Amino acid sequence: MLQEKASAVTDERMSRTQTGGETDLLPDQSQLGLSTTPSVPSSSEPDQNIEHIRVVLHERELWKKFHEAGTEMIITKAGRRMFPSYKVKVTGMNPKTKYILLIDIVPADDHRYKFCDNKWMVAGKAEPAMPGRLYVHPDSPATGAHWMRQLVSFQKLKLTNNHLDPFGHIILNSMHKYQPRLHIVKADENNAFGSKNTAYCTHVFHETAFISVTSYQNHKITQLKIENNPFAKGFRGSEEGDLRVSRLQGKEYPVISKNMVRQRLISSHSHLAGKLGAGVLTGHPQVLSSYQYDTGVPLSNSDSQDPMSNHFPQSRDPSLLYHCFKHRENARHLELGCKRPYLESSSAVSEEHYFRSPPSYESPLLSHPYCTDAITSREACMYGSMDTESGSGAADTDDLTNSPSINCNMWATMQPYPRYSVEGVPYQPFTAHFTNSTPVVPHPTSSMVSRPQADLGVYNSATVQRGLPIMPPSSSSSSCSPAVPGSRERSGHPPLYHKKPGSPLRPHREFSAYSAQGTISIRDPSYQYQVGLSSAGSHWTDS
DNA sequence: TCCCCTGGCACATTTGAATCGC
DNA sequence: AGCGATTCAAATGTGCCAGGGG
Repeated sequence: MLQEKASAVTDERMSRTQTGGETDLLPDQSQLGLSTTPSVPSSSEPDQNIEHIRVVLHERELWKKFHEAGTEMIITKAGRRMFPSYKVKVTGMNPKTKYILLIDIVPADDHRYKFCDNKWMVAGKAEPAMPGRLYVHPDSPATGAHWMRQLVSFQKLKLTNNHLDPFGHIILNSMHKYQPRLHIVKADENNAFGSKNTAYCTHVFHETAFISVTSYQNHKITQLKIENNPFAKGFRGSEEGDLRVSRLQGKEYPVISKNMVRQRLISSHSHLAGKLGAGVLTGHPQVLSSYQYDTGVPLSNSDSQDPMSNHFPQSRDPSLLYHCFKHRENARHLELGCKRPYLESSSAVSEEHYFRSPPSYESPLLSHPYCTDAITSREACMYGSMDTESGSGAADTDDLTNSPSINCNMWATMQPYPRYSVEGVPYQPFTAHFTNSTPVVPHPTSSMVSRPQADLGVYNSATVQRGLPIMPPSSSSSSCSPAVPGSRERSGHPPLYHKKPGSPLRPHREFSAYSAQGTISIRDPSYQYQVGLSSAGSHWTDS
């Protein structure tokens, strides 16, 4: 019954999508850079393969506004949310199949930037990449019906510049360019992933690329943030033309708003009044986990050669790079290690879910999987105990309590774009257009094999690569690889995530923890994964 | 000196507990 | 007792700014 309900919701949405009934959220694919349905050989589930999944970036127009101005994201020691927040609408999932949705943020290139003369300029070589971390959507794992029912929001994802961040936030370097990527992982027949049938897709929207900063550099971005972020309402001018002026820019025609005057008066007063009631960082204890990808190897393939402009170039017709990834019998296994949290908060723990690789860079494929425990969450739990498992994997929307185990074994490293040696080249807006003339193909690694460009399919300006775990985002894209050679778990290596059968449905999730026995425990409803990536030795190369 | 980062501030929103009425 | 609506305070998320450090 519930299953029928879930299907009905899904069908309705998909129907409306097709008819353009939700143009606000689901504009035409060709305009949104939606992933198309790549002609990836399907295996056993026609119309249900992961490569058929379509993802639409929510509020894409807003993203485009930021993108055209040069999106900046504040990073702080305590962690800062992204704005616009990363929200997507997903269609094409099998309503009964369970998926895990997660995000990672990878370097867009290997440059460090500076904001000079109201423009972003390349200021040198990028600093070594931070430990890569994954943000797993709190609802994960959940059925396709669940994901398709409503927007999938990653608004609670936080960015930090604290290299020792204990909260599991995604660690970034300031003044560097990054590209968020969405990954959809499908649980296999064993309600885990990492086995031969496991697959995942990577969706990249180039308009979500950004430069991380500790304070806004471009006043246009500041204005956009203030105008669109409800939390920044306090900085909005009350009348027209009340443009706030940043000390960093707008020097030509400074306009001091009432708010600014007030702010300065208050600030002066507060400084004179002493430090009464100094706030204490109430950092949200969060689950800690991350994965590490190859350090120092940027992912992006930005058009650094293009002259730098104050704005990002007009967004091109976004094309989705669709990259799916499915394990095969003889595929070498990509490990998604999980481990226990190295920091467990006592009481309040956020619902953030991050993956993290083992601290060691050596042979992540062989690294010891480990996971972290979740603790609490204010977010409504949409599925319960992981202990439950009938083995069928079928679940309706309300069957979310049948949380599938998450096998981390299969995750692939996020490979950076080919390097650029563009010292002093003006910053290139996030065009990230992926063209056939400049294909970017991951270098074959110990766990993967690159394919010749001829093997690539093209969908609506999107370059589809198959057999590649992750595609560098050069445009709004989606990549799907039906299989990853060598992704199969090694013999004798149990799936990192196993679902215990027979658990009763509960309002809160409780996952069995991966331990020496190969299980992980993810408790209500926040939990964390630590993920090891098979990043060792893998590189992007030009084909 | 310049650039970048940090910490504290005020303001707005969000969240959850407490209260009330039906 | 149970449920829903309302209220309120705390928590949280913002950008701004002065100051500090390299």
